Amino acid sequence: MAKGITKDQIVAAALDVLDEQGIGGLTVRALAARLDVRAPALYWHMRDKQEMLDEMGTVVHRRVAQALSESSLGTGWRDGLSALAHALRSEYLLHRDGARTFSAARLTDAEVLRAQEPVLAQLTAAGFDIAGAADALDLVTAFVVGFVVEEQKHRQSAEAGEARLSLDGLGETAPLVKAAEEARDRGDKRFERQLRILLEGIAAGLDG
Amino acid sequence: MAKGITKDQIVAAALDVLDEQGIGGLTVRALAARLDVRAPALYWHMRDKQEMLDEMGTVVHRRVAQALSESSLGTGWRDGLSALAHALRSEYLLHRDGARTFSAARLTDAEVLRAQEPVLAQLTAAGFDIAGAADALDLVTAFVVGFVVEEQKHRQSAEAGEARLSLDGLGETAPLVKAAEEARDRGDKRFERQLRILLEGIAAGLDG
DNA sequence: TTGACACTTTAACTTAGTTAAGGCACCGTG
DNA sequence: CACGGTGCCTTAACTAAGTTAAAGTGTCAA
Repeated sequence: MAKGITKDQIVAAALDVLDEQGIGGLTVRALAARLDVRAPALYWHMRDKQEMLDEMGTVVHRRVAQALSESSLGTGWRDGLSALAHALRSEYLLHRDGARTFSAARLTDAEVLRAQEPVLAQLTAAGFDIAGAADALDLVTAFVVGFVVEEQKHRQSAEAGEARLSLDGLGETAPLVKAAEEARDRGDKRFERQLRILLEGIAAGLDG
Repeated sequence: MAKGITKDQIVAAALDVLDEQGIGGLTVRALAARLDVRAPALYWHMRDKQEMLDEMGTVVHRRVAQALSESSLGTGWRDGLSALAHALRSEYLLHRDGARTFSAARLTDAEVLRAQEPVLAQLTAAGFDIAGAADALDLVTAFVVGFVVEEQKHRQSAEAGEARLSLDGLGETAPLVKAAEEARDRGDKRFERQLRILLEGIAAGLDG
């Protein structure tokens, strides 16, 4: 019936394998097995594994674009950037090692960038020049990437029950470091707070 | 004369190999060859390759701590965070794939964290509570990681002379995306600008 | 002198990405 | 209807990487 495997199926299966096995378990053979095919079959559809990773990243970023286009229409630049940040973090968090994996991917489809248009429009409409708008966008993106990279690294260590770095020795000579570590929460609240601070800085650029 | 290889030598050599060959060329055998030894010899000194990567990351972050402790003494919280951002970016940029490689490393030495103490002290002295100080620190760190990840990815594509994503198709439907791409500069200036925006947001938290 | 310990070697195993070469089914054309 | 071509897949195999096993070498203390 089915005449063969499609690139879309490969990428979808790859995302599944990534979730279940992590980046280390995402091998060409494992992927082929899930598609009920031998490994070399995949090479008819893609040049090499890197191309597959790039396609995976493109798909994820397409979903970010999709989520973005459904959420921020008609609101102010703050909501636009906020929606971008949330969409990006959400899609990254959906997949194990998502931030590391997808932020490294090279997009294969320029259309994904089009989702930035309304955000840039909101920014310029609010008074930012094009360079300032680009800075705001890039700043938010960089923050999300860095935030989620750290978030997922920390989450994985916790899941693996790995030995945390002992802070006991620091209690004496670096009490603030220890106190900060204990004060640190994890997850959504932290993200919201830091994002708000960032947006505050961007807003300040409008007047000063 | 020398009775053998030390862990420090291994890590130093690994950083050299990383710079010359990139993360893909950093193999256990290549590293052993540089140390004039066979590959299995390294396994007497380290458990596995991941431990070596963690040690590399720890060394780099120790240098960040070092640079930080030499630069920001006695100045305000803004200078402290700025010095942190610059030190982190500098050390990451010093090595190929630095941001990706070292932000993924799990530190093996808690002492590295002690360098955060003076920065946190400056922040709390300025009126931030401990949670706010931690947020400010983490925010700057996340930004730098995200920024340099992107920076090095872009740089490598450029060096490899890879086909840039064509923006021609976007000219019609997404003029701002295209204009933003053309307006975007790269490098230090861009970093300074975006860092300043970030610090502006952190400063706003002191009053509001 | 001997034995233990520190460190390295050779050999080999496993798994990963990738290529070579060929097979099977379908399709349009003579 | 035969037949060649094209699309997609298979088996076999290669290379390189991480890692382990086991044996070897040298130094130093008892």
